[in-house]
Amino acid sequence: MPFSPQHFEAKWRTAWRERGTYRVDTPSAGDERKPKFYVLDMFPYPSGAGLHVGHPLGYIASDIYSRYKRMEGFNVLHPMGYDSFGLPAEQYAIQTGIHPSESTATNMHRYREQFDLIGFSFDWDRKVVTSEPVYYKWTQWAFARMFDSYYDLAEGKAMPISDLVAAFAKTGVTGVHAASDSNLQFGAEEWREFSRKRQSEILMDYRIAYRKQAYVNWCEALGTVLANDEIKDGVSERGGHPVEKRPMLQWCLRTSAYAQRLLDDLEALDWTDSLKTQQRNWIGRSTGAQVRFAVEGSDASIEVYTTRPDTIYGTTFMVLAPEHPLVDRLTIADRREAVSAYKARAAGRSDIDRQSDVKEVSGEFTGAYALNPLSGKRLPVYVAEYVLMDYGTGAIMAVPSDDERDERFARHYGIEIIPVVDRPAGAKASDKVGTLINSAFLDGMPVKTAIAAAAARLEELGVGEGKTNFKLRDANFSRQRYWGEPFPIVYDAEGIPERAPDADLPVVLPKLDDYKPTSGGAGPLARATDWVNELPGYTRETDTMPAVAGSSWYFLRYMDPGNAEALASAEAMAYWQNVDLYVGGTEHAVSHLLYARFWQKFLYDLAVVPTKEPFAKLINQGMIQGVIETIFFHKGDKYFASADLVEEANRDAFAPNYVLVDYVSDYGFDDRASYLDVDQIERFRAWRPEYADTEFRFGADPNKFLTHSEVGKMSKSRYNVVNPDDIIGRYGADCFRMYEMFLGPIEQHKPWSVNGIEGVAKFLRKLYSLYYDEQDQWTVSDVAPTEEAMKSLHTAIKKVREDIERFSMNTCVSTFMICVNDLRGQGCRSGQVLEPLARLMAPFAPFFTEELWERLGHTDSIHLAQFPQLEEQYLVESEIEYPISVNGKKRTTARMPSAASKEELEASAKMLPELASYLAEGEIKRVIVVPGRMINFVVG
RNA sequence: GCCCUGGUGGUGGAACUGGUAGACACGCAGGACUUAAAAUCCUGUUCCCUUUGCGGGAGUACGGGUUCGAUUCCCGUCCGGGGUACCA
Repeated sequence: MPFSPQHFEAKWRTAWRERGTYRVDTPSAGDERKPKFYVLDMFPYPSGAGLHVGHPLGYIASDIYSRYKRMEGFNVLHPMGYDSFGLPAEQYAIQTGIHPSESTATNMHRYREQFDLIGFSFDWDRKVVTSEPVYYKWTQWAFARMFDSYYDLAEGKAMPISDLVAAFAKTGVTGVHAASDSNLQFGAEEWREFSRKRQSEILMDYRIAYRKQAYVNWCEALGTVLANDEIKDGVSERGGHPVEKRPMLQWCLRTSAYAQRLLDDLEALDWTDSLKTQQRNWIGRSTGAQVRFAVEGSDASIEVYTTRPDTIYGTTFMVLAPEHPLVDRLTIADRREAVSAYKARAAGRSDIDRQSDVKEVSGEFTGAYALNPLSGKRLPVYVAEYVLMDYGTGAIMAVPSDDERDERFARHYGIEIIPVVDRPAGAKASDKVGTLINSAFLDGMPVKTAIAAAAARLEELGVGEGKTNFKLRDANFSRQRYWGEPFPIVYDAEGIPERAPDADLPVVLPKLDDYKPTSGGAGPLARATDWVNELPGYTRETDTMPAVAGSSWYFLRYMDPGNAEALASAEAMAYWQNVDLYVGGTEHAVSHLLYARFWQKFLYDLAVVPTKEPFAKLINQGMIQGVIETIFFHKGDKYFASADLVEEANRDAFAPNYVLVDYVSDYGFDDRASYLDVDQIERFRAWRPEYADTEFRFGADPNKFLTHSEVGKMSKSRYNVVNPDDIIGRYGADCFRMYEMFLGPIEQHKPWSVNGIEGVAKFLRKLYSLYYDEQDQWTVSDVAPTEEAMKSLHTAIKKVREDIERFSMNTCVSTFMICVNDLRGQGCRSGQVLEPLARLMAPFAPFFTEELWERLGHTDSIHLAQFPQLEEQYLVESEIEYPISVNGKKRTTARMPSAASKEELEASAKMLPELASYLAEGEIKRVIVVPGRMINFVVG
């Protein structure tokens, strides 16, 4: 009884492509419109390792959902593309000399083959590739708009920078409410007299896309800027060279201007609470007060931000960030040397270094004293790394009694600690509970009252005001790399940046032969001198945009991917609106989603897009993890040791080596240990010839060389990537799809294993046998279905529909198994049952159901068929066996009509003969009936 | 440290808003078919006691609580996974 997917899968792959089965049209405005539904997957970076079994988890689930919605009568947009700019392709190019566009094309081709193998219903005519000029033209276009805009705080949206220029010329800074880093004051007259260069510099403080000095991780030895994840333990991952922080001119996006809107609009989204919380924490809104502390013997004052103005009487010292502009001015002659040395040390340390010794206390006294504006107390001013320049004002009032870091610092330097809040035992300072003490007029107030009272008093005295702060910082948008979007920016002879005219877009990335960074910090593009000097009198920007640029708006391009006049037509956007369902991994929970939301809001301000939020509903899929197998290499004596010979005490002598997972056998008992036998060791040696003569020392078991196993991310470097291809080759795509769904809830992280795939394969063979007999003869007939068969079918329809709606694909598979088992048991051959069954399963097993559909005599695709409708009459059971319990203890059961109302059930329950014997136990106080479930009598 | 998650048989997991815990599947054991094997089919499979059959008890990481009734809600503890990093 052969059921062989190979016989029909290839046929349908070709047919779907030739017929354009999955093409989706945007109806024109006048036409009859089906309701739209937009299902989006996070598009992949086309890596050299190909698609692994983890990718399709979310893709299959969303494909099922799309097919279901389509069958329910929606016009479903379900596109796919590639996020093809990025570092790996560039590094690969440096190693091999193969141009990133070539390796990317190869990889995309491979991905496409794999996608097709699985049978996704993507409309490939809408493919989007972020590294293609036709696409990144619009990435550049949006950037140019950001360059041309400022954020108006009064209007609460982005406005043309020309409006700001006009306002400056008319009234100067006065009356302008714009998001800015600057607090420069000037009048209209002054503005007009500023040089062009000066004006350009000032506008930079207002533009939404702007350039500023920002600190980057600079690696002198590699001559390049490194991303955080390219640095390990303070040195570069490649080569182990030292990394330092260095200020460089970088393009940035003023995402901080949108902080409040990004926070507020979260409310209405259908996302999980945990995801919303993560976004909220990232945006990090806090309310507090900005307070000025006068400096003794100076006209300078130190401005600090605090969320706890109530604790101001507990302030015993002040701290400035090392980069704070007042440091040099305030430091007295005696302390100058020490403070300079400290500043230099801080500047030479990377972010990573600073982070790695969080617990270490360091700082220097400047010799200056500030004065508490309320108590007049003298406060020594320190400089210390634990205060960050780019949060708040870069200075703090230190209250060691109510802040852990301040306390650590105070204890280390022997500074006084004054308790100002009497807290209940066990409460932390951050709980904001307790009563104020030692705080003059605040004494006796609860913390929350005191915060308001203190803030009010500071405001009265003119030394402070309420202030809201956000953790969200502006996005650094420059990379000194090759494989990214060039900026649509040119510099004139004076070095004044201008945006390239729209007619010049796209600014096409020039071909290079050498992708290595240049010395001196400029990106590889600086080598393309012809390109840089292409426009007479101008030079081009040589930085490129980061990978997030292209992925921040790709969902819009799918709506109208071929449009040469706009990023998408207004008509297409008016119809498709925004993404109804977005499916993707948690690892993008913060940055990608935040950038995309920002981009959308900016375009909304420009009236380019019709909605404020890009993704109405979001489902996070869990990671499929791989097993990571490690063996230990003794660094001194050059041998491999069985894992049981490696203990904590001697562990440092060994270097871990990853082993190809296929080479390893399971130990059986202990999931933390697997082993290699003698043959497997030989295979390992053949795979890694450099170890051909290396000794393998066995431990307790002379036949089993133990490895260390753990569960973790699948990656090429750990040799644990499992490709779907061979599984599909063996079991077929339908089986692969259903098995991935059957594994468990898609939100859950889980290690990949093929345990149990046989169960799904067996199920598909059973399904086949409903339609074909043992001689592979078609057996579906038009005999009338039995009542029983209709019940089995409709029970399944009800459950599957509900479960797809709540994205519980794993239970759908179980439902199919039960239904098919029932129908087989009943010997059902009726087309009236088997035809809807095929439609029911079509989203899950598109290949086989398409085959059945054709065999059932249909000429169109099952993809376009209707999802089976539920006929309620088949669900009704005449009687149901109810468990009867007394005070929650189960006593007996009784058959009761299932269709009855709750009241009727209660009434008939009271007449049950089974109950009589229990009545003696006491009076019936209450009868609780859960229709279809149970009846409980409360006696007592 | 903080934030977010999760903890159910030998295994993956079910149980939708509190209502017969362990669906479905894997694995395992026994049986049928077969010269044999594979495939297929049937039966059993949470644990403990009892057993010829019945029956009884415990049980959803642990300890409490609310409720007629808790895997589900609340409080505390322990353990795993992910994220984050001195945010005043």
